[in-house]
Amino acid sequence: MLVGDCVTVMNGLPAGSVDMVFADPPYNLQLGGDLLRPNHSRVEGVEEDWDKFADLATYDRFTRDWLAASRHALKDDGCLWVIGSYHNIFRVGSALQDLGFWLLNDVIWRKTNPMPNFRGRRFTNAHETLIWAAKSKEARYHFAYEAMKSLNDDLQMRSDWLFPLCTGQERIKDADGNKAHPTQKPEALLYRCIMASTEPGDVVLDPFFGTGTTGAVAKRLGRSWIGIEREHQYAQVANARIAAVQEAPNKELLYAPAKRQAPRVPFGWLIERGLLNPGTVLSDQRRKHTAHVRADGMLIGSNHLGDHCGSIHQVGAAMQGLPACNGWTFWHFDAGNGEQRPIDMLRQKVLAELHC
Amino acid sequence: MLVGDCVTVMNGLPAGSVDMVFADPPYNLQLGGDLLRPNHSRVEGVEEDWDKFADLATYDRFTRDWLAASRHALKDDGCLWVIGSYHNIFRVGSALQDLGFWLLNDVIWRKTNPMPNFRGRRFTNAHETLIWAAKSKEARYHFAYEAMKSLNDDLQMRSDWLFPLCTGQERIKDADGNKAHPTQKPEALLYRCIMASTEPGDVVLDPFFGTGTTGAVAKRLGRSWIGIEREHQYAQVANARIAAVQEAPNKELLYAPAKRQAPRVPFGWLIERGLLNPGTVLSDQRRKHTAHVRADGMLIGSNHLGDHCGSIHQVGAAMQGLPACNGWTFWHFDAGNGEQRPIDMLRQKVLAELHC
DNA sequence: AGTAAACGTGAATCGTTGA
DNA sequence: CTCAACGATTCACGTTTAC
Repeated sequence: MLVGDCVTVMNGLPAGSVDMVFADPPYNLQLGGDLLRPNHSRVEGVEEDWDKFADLATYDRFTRDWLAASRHALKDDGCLWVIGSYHNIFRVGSALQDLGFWLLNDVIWRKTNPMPNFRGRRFTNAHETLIWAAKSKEARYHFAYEAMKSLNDDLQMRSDWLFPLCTGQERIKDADGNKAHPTQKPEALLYRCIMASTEPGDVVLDPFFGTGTTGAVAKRLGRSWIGIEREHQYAQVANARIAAVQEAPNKELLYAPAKRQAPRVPFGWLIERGLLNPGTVLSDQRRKHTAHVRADGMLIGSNHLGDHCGSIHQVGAAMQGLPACNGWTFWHFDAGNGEQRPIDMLRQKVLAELHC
Repeated sequence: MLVGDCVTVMNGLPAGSVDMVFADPPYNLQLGGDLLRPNHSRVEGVEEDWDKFADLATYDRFTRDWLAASRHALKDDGCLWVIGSYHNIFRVGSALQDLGFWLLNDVIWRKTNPMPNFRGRRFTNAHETLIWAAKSKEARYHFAYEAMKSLNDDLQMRSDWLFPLCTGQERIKDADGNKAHPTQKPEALLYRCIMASTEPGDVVLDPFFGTGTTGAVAKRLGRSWIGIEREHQYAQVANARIAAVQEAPNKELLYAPAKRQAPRVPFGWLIERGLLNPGTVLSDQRRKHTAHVRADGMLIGSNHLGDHCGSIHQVGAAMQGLPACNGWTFWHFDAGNGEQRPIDMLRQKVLAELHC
């Protein structure tokens, strides 16, 4: 965790020392006057000085500088993620190409609950864009193909991702109840980026650390992290937040091996969304069988019948010595007070979110 | 339908003669060698000469030229749509901003049936990006808000659209059964763009006409169209296709009525026409506030905030202590049996009379 | 206590017309 | 040109308050 200007700090790092950069730079929103909701309440936009640029040329210079410094810090086979909106993402994408980066995908974060367009003058701005890029056309970047497939119902992960905004308990508030940072990103989003393109032990760097979402998820996933933030206040919040994060107890669970068999449901989404954590112990209702959750959505368990590894259905079946098993109703988690709940409850929660 | 170079042709058009440009330019895909499916069949990509550019600078020049020519042809209050992928959309978006266009939305076409990523090295590229831009920040572009809302189950239309690829009957094949054009777009996509940002009778121009999807949909929707295409073969296909399109028999059905466009009805007209009488008591829905109608069309009311006199809007705002209020929907009258109806109902009655 | 209604809010480039 | 008046406009959730 370093407080300071990200360009200076990154240029001071040893060249080629970082496996992945995740950047959430200022979007240069160029907001006009106040925007009122139909009920006349005022929308709190991003009004901080750090999002103010004199003109497009100034923003382009800023973008080129931090991208070049990221390039210096990145390993040759490392990769970079940037998130943005239509205000800035075209400037960022062009600069990436100009600097020699090789674009791998643009990824769409579709929001389940975006802010509406209150004046009815445009389409509801319901998504943000991420760019995933390697350092060069020839680079041998890492892609956890099987893990991504497993996280998506055993279908190839697509370039459009659905997540809710960061609200509720996850959203960090200050003592007065105001949001600590205007643009905090959901951990589920970072989870997918980090799982997709790094391995445990890799170094993840975030030049616009804010309240430290990248660091929190990196720690949870057993990756090392470097956070750079200019504002002391944000850095302080980030430090406290990350200190409270539990690392996965068993590092083995964080690996996403190359081959696996199919689960019938996207169990992995529960993990991405933080409804279950890697390392969590699941058990059947009578507590005769137990298994551990792995980061890529597979279970691991052992009993007198042997060692078991696979989908929630496969492990449930194997441990009972049965030909098949519905893992969603078989496996339970501890909901506090020693109360057991089927993991299907969590699936319903996610399903409810997706109903938009 | 014009055969030739789109820059030359557009620069030859009268300045400001076009309401909307829809452009599907070459994507500059930079494909490497052949791509084989797992069964070793070869994927037919875009291999035509028109998608080959020497380098990024050449592509940028090309982009700037056709965008500038489009700008020349566009009316000041016209708008432009471009579709692209991550290979070219960042160049296009930056060029648009550099040329003074004002971005309104980026819109994601999510494909229901994208081509899988056969190599398993990236996310399935399951979307394309459209940019919707006005000619300037101050331009008064057209947006069919109500039409878009009604096309989306009475919820605001979002920036992510779901459509299948153009396949089956809609996909034009040549005599040998090969696809006539490698990147034919679905008509549903054009339908939404044209409906959203033009009115019947408007002129829609497509500088990369291909097999004429834009013209076919424009004709179907009662819009005029101009198509520019360099390749004779494509132009021929487009002409035959559009000739077979039926225009809507009833032009009335093509209009998307907007509340904004209705003529203004002063509140006083209701009194003049005897729909309300001087002295009538109006109240809000919860009957918390009441006011009296004056013969001159002003309202009078009193509450703990003081005595109020003015327009329906002013008094509604003042009595609620709000900065503004739509009096038409706020105030209600007694329609008999103690039933309350908004005075907007009476305005609709007058509007209907005016339409005869 | 339990259910229902009300309230708050999120990276937002969010008017038009006539005097 | 500016200024004032008109009047059009919201979805999904989590949290709080009311009944």
